[in-house]
Amino acid sequence: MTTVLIADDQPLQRLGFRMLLESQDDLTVLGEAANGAEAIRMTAELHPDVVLMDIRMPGLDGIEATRRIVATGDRTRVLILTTFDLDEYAYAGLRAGASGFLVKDAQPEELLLGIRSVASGDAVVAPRLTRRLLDAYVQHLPTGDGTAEVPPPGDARLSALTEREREILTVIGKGWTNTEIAARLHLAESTVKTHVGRILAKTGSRDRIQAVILAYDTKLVEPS
Amino acid sequence: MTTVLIADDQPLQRLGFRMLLESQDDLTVLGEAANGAEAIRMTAELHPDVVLMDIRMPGLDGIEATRRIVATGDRTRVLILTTFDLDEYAYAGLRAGASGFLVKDAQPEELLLGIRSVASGDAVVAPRLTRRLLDAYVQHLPTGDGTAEVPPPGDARLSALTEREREILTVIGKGWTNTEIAARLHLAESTVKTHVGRILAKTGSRDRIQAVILAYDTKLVEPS
DNA sequence: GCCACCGTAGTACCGGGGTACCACCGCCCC
DNA sequence: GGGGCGGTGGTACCCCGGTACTACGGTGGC
Repeated sequence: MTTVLIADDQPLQRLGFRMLLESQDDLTVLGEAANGAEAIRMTAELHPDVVLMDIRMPGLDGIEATRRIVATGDRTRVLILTTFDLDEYAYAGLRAGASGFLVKDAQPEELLLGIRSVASGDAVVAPRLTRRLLDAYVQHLPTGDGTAEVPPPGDARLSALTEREREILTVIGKGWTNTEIAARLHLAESTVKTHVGRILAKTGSRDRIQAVILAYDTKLVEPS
Repeated sequence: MTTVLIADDQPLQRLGFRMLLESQDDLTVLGEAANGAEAIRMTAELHPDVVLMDIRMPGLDGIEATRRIVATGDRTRVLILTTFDLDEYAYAGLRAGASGFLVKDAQPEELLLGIRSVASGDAVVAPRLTRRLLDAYVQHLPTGDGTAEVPPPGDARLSALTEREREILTVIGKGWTNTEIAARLHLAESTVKTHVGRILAKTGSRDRIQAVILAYDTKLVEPS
């Protein structure tokens, strides 16, 4: 019997998942969480085999909730679901330690299959995302030794950034162009581009605009 | 007995709706449509009392489907649902002749209430949207008392913008690309570019990144 | 009736942003 | 000493964003 916790801020979405899951003999829904904080609390209490995690939730989002659940070292696996098929979420989600990543418009059978796969220790990625993920990650693969080191405490989605990268992100958030950053920080523009590229990859931002928004949302940059 | 047609491209979402609706004695689900064209065809055939219409669907979207269904003069009412609480959808949807507009993260009770209200000829708008709709439309109303002109909301830097331009700036602030804006607001990309260009000129922003920052600074967009 | 403004749409063009890939150096730490 | 990582720098390439026009229907005001 596989136990599941549903974490989604939309009651109707939860209802749909619950109905689907409870129609299966081998699946049990242990509970429902409406935000990331609840998901963490209920996971610690109920120890589900799988957490069905929505990304966009009020307060603590699904990425950070995933990161913290995985960090406990518990057996619980996280299967991330989102309405968007944007790969930036996949990057961040998988980096946070999720065991899978599916899009919500998947066929019910896909979802059920995904849950069972994840529960048994495997990982699943929506076929639509697989190609892009491979392309993006193939160069980073040699470092994948599996010893997931716990990210430094403090910020949420910024934890993977180095000190320098956080500096760069700050000025990106102020609206500086690559040329301006290079000039004012006494760097070559190619260096700036390298930094920016890594920042986008690590934070799962599609472009510098998403990075600006991230800088504001994380209060790395304050409104003036 | 109230008959309902569900139009949504996501199977799981449809399942959630169907389960909820069929748990009610006075509601019957006549069928499910996965896109706008199907919704129109099935409505013409089945004459449901209410169409539960998702906005974002492949091919013919919910707005246009609503427009055509309403244009038939049939008794069928359209209740629009979306995952977004963005008012631009409300504008378009209500202009297209929808009888209601709810967000998907509504409580099930809200949805049921909305369906019954719409079926009985009333109209419903999610409370969260009502204020903004009023704010946006009050200036289009015949200025009854002739007193205070409604001042443009927020910062002085936004005062030169038209209503539409403020809408566009809002979604720019959310990080949407021109392509996404065009798709989600049902515009040509060239139109979006025209709008964006005028916004940048009027606000004195050198690029959309400055515009994003402006949107945050003026609280046109709030950090999430 | 005319004009200004708004929203829509198009074409053509250029430059910066982002990606892919590679390389070197100076740390620090097994 | 070897290896990983962070910071720096380079080249080549493509695409989106932004600019500069033009255009046309609708609406409201004078």
